[in-house]
Amino acid sequence: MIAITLPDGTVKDFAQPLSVAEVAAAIGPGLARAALAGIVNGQAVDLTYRLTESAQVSLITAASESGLKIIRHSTSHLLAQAVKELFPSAQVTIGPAVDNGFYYDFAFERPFTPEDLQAIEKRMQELAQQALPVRRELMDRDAAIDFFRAQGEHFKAEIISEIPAGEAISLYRQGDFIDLCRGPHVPDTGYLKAFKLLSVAGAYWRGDARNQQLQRVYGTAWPDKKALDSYLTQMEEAEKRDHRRLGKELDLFSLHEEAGGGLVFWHPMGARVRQVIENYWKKMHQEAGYEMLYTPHIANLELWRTSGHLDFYRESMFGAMLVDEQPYQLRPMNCPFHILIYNSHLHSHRDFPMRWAELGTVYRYEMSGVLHGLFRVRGFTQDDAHVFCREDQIESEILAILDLTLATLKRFGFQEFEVNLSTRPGKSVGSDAIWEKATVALRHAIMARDLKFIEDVGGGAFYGPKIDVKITDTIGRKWQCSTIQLDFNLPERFDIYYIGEDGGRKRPIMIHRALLGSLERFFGILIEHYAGYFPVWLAPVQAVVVTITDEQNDWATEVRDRLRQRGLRVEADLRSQKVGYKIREHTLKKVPWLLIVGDQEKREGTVNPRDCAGKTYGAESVEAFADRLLEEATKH
RNA sequence: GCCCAUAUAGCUCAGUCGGCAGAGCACUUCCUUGGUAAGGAAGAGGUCAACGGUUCGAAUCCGUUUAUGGGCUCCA
Repeated sequence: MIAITLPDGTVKDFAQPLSVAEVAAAIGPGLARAALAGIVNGQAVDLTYRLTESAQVSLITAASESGLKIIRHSTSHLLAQAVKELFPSAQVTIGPAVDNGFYYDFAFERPFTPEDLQAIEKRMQELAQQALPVRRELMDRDAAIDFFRAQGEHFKAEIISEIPAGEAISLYRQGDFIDLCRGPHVPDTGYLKAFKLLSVAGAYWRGDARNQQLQRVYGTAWPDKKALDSYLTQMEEAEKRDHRRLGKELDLFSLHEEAGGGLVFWHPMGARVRQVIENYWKKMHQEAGYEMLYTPHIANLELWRTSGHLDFYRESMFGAMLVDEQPYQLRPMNCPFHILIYNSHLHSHRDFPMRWAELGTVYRYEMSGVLHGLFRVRGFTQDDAHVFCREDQIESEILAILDLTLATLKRFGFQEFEVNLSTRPGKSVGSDAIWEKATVALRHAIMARDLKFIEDVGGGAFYGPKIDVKITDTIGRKWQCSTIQLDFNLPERFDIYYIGEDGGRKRPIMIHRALLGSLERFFGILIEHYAGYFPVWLAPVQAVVVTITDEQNDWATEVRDRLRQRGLRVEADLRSQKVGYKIREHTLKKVPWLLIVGDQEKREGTVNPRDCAGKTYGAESVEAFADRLLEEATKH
């Protein structure tokens, strides 16, 4: 008797051994059709897996994350099968399921072209229609190595040779194609109904740039055509909010080949948003007890030798330039400069905490291939600050920084936070006691604010522990902007100190922190978060006064000026175009409010507001509208 | 940096086999004075990314450079 326990606790008894598929059939015909694989005593297995004794069994369908993963993984095998049929000399390597799809890396003598991808996808569809059974086979490890070697599949042979000798290796066969795989897989290729190859890219064998370069074919796969289509539409939606596209459409910023990669030019409309961000940031910092600093963008290389950047940060720095025969370095960070200010006079224990902030522009050498819009650039402005304090102030300072961080991020429309706490790595500077104290302070602060956090044990920098805060945007993507890091290294290197109560020299604690990270990158995130529809307080143009005929030009100008006097960013569109034309244009520019003025409004001294979605509210006085807009700009 | 792709008017993009450089939008001027997402006409606008090569002839073919895009972590 075999007793099968199902996830809901019910037990079914069977007289003789049976397959997982038969268990599914015994539960119901719907499940039998939907089942892709099973889980037996916690182990994922194929539907053909034979149960010879009592077990806990559950079934995997496409509705679950693991079911999707199986479909994607099986589709990657289908891809490999099609490639081997069309290009027999290609060697297969690995092909896992990834978020939203799968990839497979091949070694092939020439690059795959887009036409090749089309041909491969077509062949995949044919193979899927044939509903080829996917069968699992076991082979002895050494036999498997010989088997793949004989087929010229050296990468596979290499993978297997790392599996301990004597272990049985599982292979999956569909048609003439055999691949080394742990499984499980769908029962036959007919289960693969909705997939699409997306791109081909270079990737290194085992992700190591010193190894052979392979060709990675990316694809996406879903349980049915509907899900595939909805994914593809979602991709298009994400593309519509791409900050590079919106940056152009809304005339916010540009990058120039003439200037070089990764260098950002802020246009007037982008600069307006940046100014709002900066003004808000400065106000928040002044209220939180920070002083503002301004420091140079370049300094004698010797300073970077002292700070240690020349050793541990060299590959991210631009090459030095000669000035009066002395090497000078463009700054990749602001911290050494703040330390020079610290060291410009003697400090007492009574001076602390000292909180120094700077919107500091830095330059970092990023490899040409990683540059990406505003997200990865070579010159950017950090919203940097350094807090110098005594050991007994660490905990309260960290908490204050965390609160400032959360308040700031919330103001920009981010509500969900995830925190990473990175602790002491193997190789590090500083005493055990101070690492312990700092790490506890960070942990206490996170817990005091009741934040979800993940502890990355040993993941800290060599100079101190840190917490990173991640935000989630409107479409669910996570971004890490904020970081709070203790630094036990720089104070040592620059020999910074203060005079303690006892008259002796003491080393202060230094905390680096950035809330938005880089203004460029944060701006890019904001553009995508709001899909270009900035809330009123950030919008570069908050309202446009639109005339119906040029009879209202004087009134429109007066309205604009009165609103500007209230501190609002307002333009007047006096062009002799039809209202519909002007409305369309400003709507496409995503201006939050349009104020239509015709003869009636002029006569009555009113404006007729229309929001970005096309809703109208009826005429109201200029002052009433200004009050409403100002209120909208202050709340969030 | 490496692999693949791309680069044509301000923007989005056509351009066949190597044979006179194109469209729509935007821009300028004129007409139009109109009530909530595109009124009409005319005009101007180009070193086809840069440099080199092949050719009688290159936007088109080849090479180099630059920039842009997709990747280069997700354990058979």
